Amino acid sequence: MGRGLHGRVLDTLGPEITAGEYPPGSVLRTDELAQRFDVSRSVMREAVRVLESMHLVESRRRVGVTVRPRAEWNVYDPQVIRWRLAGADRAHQLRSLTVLRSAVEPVAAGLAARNATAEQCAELTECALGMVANSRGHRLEQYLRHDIAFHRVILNASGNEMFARLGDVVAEVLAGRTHHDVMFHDPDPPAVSLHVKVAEAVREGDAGLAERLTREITVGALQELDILAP
Amino acid sequence: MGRGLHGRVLDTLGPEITAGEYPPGSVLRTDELAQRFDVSRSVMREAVRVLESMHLVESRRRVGVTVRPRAEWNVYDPQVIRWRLAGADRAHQLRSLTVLRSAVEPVAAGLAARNATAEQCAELTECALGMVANSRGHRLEQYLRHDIAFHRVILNASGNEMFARLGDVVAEVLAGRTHHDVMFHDPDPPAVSLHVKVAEAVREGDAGLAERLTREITVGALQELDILAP
DNA sequence: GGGATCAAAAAATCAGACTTATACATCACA
DNA sequence: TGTGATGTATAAGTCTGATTTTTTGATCCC
Repeated sequence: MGRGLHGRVLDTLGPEITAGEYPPGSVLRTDELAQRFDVSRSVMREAVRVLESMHLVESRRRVGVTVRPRAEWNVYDPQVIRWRLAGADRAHQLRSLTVLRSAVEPVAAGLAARNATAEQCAELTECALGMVANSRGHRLEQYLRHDIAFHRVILNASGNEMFARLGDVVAEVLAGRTHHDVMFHDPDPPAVSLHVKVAEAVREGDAGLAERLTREITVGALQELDILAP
Repeated sequence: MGRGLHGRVLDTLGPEITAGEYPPGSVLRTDELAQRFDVSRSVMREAVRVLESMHLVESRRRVGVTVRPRAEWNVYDPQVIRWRLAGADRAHQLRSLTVLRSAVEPVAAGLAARNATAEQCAELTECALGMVANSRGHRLEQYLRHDIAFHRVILNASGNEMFARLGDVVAEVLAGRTHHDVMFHDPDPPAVSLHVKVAEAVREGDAGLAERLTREITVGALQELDILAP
């Protein structure tokens, strides 16, 4: 997404760094980078500032722009997540995020059962039915769209802003799963019906049930990636 | 933390925006801001780029720098979290983060029971003992230091990078709790002993127990803030 | 060898000119 | 009167070159 020249620079420099092409401690010089991307120093500096705010690099006088160790990266930054999902450690990233989902979504579902509005309950049911309708006959794209919408509604209905902001992340994970490794064939019927049951539980306001059912869903997601169920 | 002039600008502009002083849709002009902070336009532009990467503002030609609605902010950015914790909606932020903790930490503890190294187990025990030793006699600061270290070790030992990066967030929450509203007096003895038991469970490799015990801890944290236990 | 001094390097800052996209108003035409 | 093309002012975007500041590493002196 070229939001200007500096954005264009980030589109190639960001993925390079997150892919580990420059090992931690590597030093880049702004002048050289500006030459390489054929932009002015000011544009290059803005790009570096953004990378710095993501804790991907650190800029110090007399030294240059040094790449930070991955342990310090802002791994929750949606941009960083996208870069990593597009790069070499896609698999590793998907696993991390799936574990995060397994922790967050059940709790979010429980909260949704308490806080969801009537409108959100209706949306949820609609999504679940859409999943059922597209669960057979290799209609993966339509199924995915409803699946993403379902989980997004849950996270939003939880009423917790931190959960709500994970909607995009979950969407990326679900899309990644469908488009890549797993899911060559139709989704498991039990998984589909779990979603319907979650929608019901939320509608009924049964927080405990909604949480347990969602936990079953996320355990399934973990098992798909051969991660031991906790 | 003045990492240069643009950092100095952010130190006042960031909190202002996250505090809601400029309602969503407000337009700022870079030239005016540059004048106000008495910096050059280049410095001001760098600051705006950082705010933009946090999704706090959006910069568009012929319009200016418009403040985005809070629902779009990168609320996981540690900088944004610090700004919000320092500002008006500190209480609201603490609640959101505590709910997030209640979802993440039990799962992290379960994983820690499977993945913790011997060294991490030792650290954990040390922290728990430190908490016990400082749980009486109004030694709140020493207690806090061990408490923070304890939860940080758990998150790191989980082996999940997304969990590990929440260490700073949890530290902020614990510190906020101690220094502000709650915790005028010594911590509850049951809460302290729960930490000791978690350390034991992790050492023994009992994932289920570690998870349940940690859930008890986080439920306590929720109740302190009058949040219904899920 | 250890501390003070100095010089080079790279980022940081500033100032000013120029470019570009676009929101908004204006106008012509149906 | 409504609608679409045209024009214009505006604020961000970009580039360039000069200048300042900080910091590293070397050099020198004791």
